[in-house]
Amino acid sequence: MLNATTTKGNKPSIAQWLDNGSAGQIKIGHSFSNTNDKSLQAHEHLFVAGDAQTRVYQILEGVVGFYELLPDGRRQIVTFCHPGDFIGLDHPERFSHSAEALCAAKVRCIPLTAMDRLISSEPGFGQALLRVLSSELAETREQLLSLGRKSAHEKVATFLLRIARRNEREGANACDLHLPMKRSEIADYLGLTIETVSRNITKLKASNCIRLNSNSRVEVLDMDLLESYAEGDMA
Amino acid sequence: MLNATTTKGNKPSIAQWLDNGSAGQIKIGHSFSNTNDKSLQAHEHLFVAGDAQTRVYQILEGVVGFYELLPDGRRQIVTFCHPGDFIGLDHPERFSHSAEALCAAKVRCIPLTAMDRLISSEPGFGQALLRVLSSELAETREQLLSLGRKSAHEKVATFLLRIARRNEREGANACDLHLPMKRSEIADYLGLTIETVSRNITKLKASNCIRLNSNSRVEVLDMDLLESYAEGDMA
DNA sequence: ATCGATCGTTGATCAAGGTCAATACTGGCT
DNA sequence: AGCCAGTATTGACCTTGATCAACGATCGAT
Repeated sequence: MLNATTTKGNKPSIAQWLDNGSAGQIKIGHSFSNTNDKSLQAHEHLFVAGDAQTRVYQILEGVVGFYELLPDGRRQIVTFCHPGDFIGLDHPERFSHSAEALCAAKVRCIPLTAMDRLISSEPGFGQALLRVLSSELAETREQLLSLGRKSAHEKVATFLLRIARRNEREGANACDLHLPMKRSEIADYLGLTIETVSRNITKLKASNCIRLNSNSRVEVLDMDLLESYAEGDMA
Repeated sequence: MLNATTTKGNKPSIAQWLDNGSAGQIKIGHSFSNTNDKSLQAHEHLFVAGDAQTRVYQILEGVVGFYELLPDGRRQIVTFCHPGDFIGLDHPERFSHSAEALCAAKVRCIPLTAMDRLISSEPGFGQALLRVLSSELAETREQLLSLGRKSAHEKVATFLLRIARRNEREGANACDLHLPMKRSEIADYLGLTIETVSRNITKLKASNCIRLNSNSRVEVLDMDLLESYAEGDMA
């Protein structure tokens, strides 16, 4: 029940409730009279810190970066949201984070009132939300380990490995990684600088662990090596 | 609904469901026939990474550290759990983290089956869980900013400030901080070494921001200063 | 009160990663 | 094709925090 299986689980998933289009097992279509989709261009903000939170968002296409700023401009990207992921399940009243599309994206905007209604009327919906939240929490805690205790080299390896794992989950080729974000965004996600990210990607290339087919297209040549780097087994 | 207000909220809280003793508004007493409490001595483990997860735990007394290890022994403490907090809401099947009492502690052990039953039978229970989880997620994301982008000095200030805020929430004196954990545990929470933690506590003393009444008893002399340190406004 | 163990502080040095700066690559444009 | 702006890489140097080591403080047990 509290298992963190995502969208493709065996239990009815959130997507099924939210998907207006589907002939969903549970008929809640008209509950979403005021749900609407929004298209974002690359670098367009979905919202910024300080905005009142009146909606929850679900990514339909593209990738959205969710980040927090310090007064002097230092940025921590908290998560990269991919299709199916939610933004805004964790917040009280006002956003302290901002959300910006990394590339052209489409999101579904769900008013909080609609969420509340679904939670009350459809028991399975709340349960699906619980699964999504526990899974996000577990993922965020993994990232804590990365940020707090891993070296730059390990962080970069861990980052690539996570993308490979996501590919696997999605049924895509685990070795062909597409990085929709630029180096500065990877850096702000890993708590590093652009230069350090770049240097460590170069190191991974030099050890024949990966190859760059383009700046945003990484091919994993030795997944076992990548895994051992990610866990700090070697330099 | 998704608001992250904790235990003392205006809505019925989880504690009210779980509290056998209370004359709870909702009678679910016998659902907890197989719930039992467990006492832990200082440094005793509640569970270790690899254990199958069959229960969720709620802290009743004391403080429990929840941490993850790298193969070479580096440790990241993910959260310090205080009375009322839950452990195990985020996990699939097997723990990848360990939980250790920092001081004598008492926890309530709730079988997953009991959780499932409550979620299905008491709509408000699932909603309370949603609030707890969103609040934990928000807190963990704050910690990401700290680990990824703050200096050692800022991290220590942020840490103390958080304890002050918790005191406030609990109705205790915000300026009188009790640190139930040792320096090494603070270090492993903040991604620093014992020495760096110590040096920065000394710095805070030197700037008349805090005073140490004992090693585990900090008095905040200038809360505004502490806040500005925490956000990196100055050195 | 004394001892010993654990914990915390302080100092000297070192290295990982940050900063600054120059160069090279990339892709969209006419 | 060639240009330009944005992005990535590489190198030289510096800073923060880690490491290594010594010293102090604290607390419980005898």
